[in-house]
Amino acid sequence: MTVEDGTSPTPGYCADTGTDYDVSQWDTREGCEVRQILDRVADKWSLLVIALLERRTLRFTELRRAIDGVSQRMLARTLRHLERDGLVSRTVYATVPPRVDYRLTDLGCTLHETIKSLVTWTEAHQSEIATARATYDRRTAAEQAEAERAAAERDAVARRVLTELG
Amino acid sequence: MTVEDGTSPTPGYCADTGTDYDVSQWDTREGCEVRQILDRVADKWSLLVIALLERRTLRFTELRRAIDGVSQRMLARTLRHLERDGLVSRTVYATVPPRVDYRLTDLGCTLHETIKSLVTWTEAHQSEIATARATYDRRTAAEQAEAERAAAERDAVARRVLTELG
DNA sequence: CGGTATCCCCTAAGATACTG
DNA sequence: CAGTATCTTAGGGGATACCG
Repeated sequence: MTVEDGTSPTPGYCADTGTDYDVSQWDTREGCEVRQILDRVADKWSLLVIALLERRTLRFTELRRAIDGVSQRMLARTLRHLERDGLVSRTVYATVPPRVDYRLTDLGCTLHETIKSLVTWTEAHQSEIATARATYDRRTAAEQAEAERAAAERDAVARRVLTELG
Repeated sequence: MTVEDGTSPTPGYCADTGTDYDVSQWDTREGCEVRQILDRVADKWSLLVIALLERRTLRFTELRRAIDGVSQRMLARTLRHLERDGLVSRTVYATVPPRVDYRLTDLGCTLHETIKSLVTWTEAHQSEIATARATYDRRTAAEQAEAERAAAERDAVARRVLTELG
């Protein structure tokens, strides 16, 4: 079967740290639900698939064309994962040529709603983020320039000393 | 400088598909804000760091010990990214031994609030997900068993034919 | 059409060692 | 203590070929 799976059946203990606040919810280890869902949500193509499917039911090839850049393999994998988690349902019609429809389940819809709040947050704060990045980049660039200047100076001093000695 | 960076300055066009609903918001390409934030939120350690820092300011080593499994390199990288995005602030005290404090910015706090809704969603639906997975796994296991049985049968028929012919 | 199976590459992340 | 630099490895993901 060559298990190349996303949610491997690791031992998965999650309740370990005896702190008052449940940080274990954020644990990176497999077996932690939040982590699993987050990984599913965050992987390269899932979001696009979910966003597209909320609008209407789509066939495999329709998704493939809509997404632009996704390989057949990755789209299939993504859909299998979403299906396994109950977020997307798969309907096969025994016609010829075969036809397979994908649609968001109710669960998938509620997840999409939740994700949207993250989108909303991003939209609301993207200018702040952009500013922060610009500031950070400017500062680090300045620091690097200064470091190089200092290094050059040390070098010059070293050369001068050697010349005087030689 | 050996740019091993998360948010590379790719050309990054985002507004392309002329559809009514802004699916481009979900695009996987760099330059898409939602994607960038999601990547930041979703990567292996960021969430843990954010969750821990909301409780109180922490030093590098405190984070390192608290997280368990993070390498020094990855923690440093994660913190640099979060700092660049303005989610975490870094304070260096010119003492000896050196001391560096990390704390969540206001922006970081609001993000944490937003992320919590995803945690809430997960908590609310994790039993549904577990059920979906169990159902899926049972079904696929059954399908595989059936496929193997059918293959064995075909094999037996083939052998019998060969025997009768020989 | 709607997929699997196979190969392969490249990068992200871990391990290790060194520095201010 | 709080990092950076360097090397190495695992696996995510693309390309290709084939199957029902």
